[in-house]
Amino acid sequence: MADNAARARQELALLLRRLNVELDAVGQRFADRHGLNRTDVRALVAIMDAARRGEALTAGRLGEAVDLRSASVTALVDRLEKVGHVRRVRDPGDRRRVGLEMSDAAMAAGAEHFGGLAHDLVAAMEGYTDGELDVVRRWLEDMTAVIARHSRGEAES
Amino acid sequence: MADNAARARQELALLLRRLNVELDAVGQRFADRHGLNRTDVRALVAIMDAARRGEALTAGRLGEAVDLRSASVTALVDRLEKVGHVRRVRDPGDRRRVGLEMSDAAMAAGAEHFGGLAHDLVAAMEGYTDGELDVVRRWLEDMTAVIARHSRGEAES
DNA sequence: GTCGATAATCTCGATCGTCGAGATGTTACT
DNA sequence: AGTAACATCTCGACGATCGAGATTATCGAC
Repeated sequence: MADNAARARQELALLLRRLNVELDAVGQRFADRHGLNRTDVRALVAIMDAARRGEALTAGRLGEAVDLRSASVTALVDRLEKVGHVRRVRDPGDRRRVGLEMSDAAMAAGAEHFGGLAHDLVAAMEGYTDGELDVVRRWLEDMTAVIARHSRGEAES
Repeated sequence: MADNAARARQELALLLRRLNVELDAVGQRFADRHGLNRTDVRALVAIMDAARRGEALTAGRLGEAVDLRSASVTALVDRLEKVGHVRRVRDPGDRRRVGLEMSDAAMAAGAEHFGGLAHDLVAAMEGYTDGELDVVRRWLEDMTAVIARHSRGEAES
C-alpha cells in the first residue's frame, strides 16, 4: 500500500501541473481578447495588484515585477498607454518618478475576466466544509513553499 | 460567519494564483539555466510527456500542443536540434511525417530539474493522511474543471 | 548656490521569435 | 496517371526585448 500512497501523491503533483497549464491558458485568452501579449498581461496584473494595495507602481518597480530592462519597460508602457489601459502620471513630490495608473476601462475588463473566474471558483467551493478547506489551504501553502524554494534555485533534501 | 467563509474561499483562489506564479518561475529558471526561451521549455515538456505515454510526437502535433504555426515549429525544432536536445526522425511508414525524439542528455536534465521538484512535493505530502489528500484531489479536480471552462471561453453562471 | 554623484527614464540600433504566404515533397483516392 | 489533401520547410517581414548611452531630475557636500 505504500506504493499506492506514493503514486497518489505523484498524481496530485501532476494535477497541480495540469491546473497550472489551464490557468496560463486563461491568461492567454485574456491577452488574445484584448490584443495584448503575455508580458502586457503580467504588467497589468502587477499594476492592478499594486493598486489594490493602495500603491501606485512606478515604471522602475514595474520593470522589477515583470523582470524587464528599462528599455523594454518604456516600450511596454508605450503600448499599454496607446490603447488606453494605463496613464503616465508624474509624481509631484519626486519629479523623476513616473507613476502608472490603470484606466477604469482596463480595470473593469480585468475584473470581468479574472473576477468572473474568481467568482466561479468560490462557487465551486460551496460544497466543501470549513475543515476541508483548511486542509486544502494548508496543502496549498506547503506546496507553494516547496515550489518557491525551487524557483529560487534552493534545492532541497 | 458567512462573510468569513466567503473570504476564506477567495483567499484560496489567491493562493492558487500565487502558486501559479511560482510554478511559472520554476519553468523560467529551467529555461535560463539551459539557454532556452519559454516556448522551447513548453515544447520539451510536451515531447517528454508524449514520450512518457510511449508516443513519438511529430512536428505537427507539437505545433498544436504549443499553439504555433508550422513556420515557427520549424524554427523551434531547429533551435532544439542545434543544441542537441531533440533529433528529427523521418517516419518510415509516412515519409511526410517528422518524428521528434529527445536526447538522453535533455531527458536527464529535465528529470533532474522537474523530477527533483516532484520528489520534494511528494515528500511535503508525507504528513497528510489519505483522507486529507482525497479532499485535496477532489478540490484540485473541481478547480481545474472551472478553470478549464474559462480558458475555453465558456463562462459560467 | 554650485558641482559631482545618484536615480529614473528614454532613445537608438541590433538580435531573435513568430507569423503569413508560398514552395516542396509525400500519400491517398479514383 | 492525375489530382487533391497533407506535412514540413523556406523566405521576407514584423514586433518584443535587450545593451549601451543620452537625458532629465534630485540630493548632499562644500
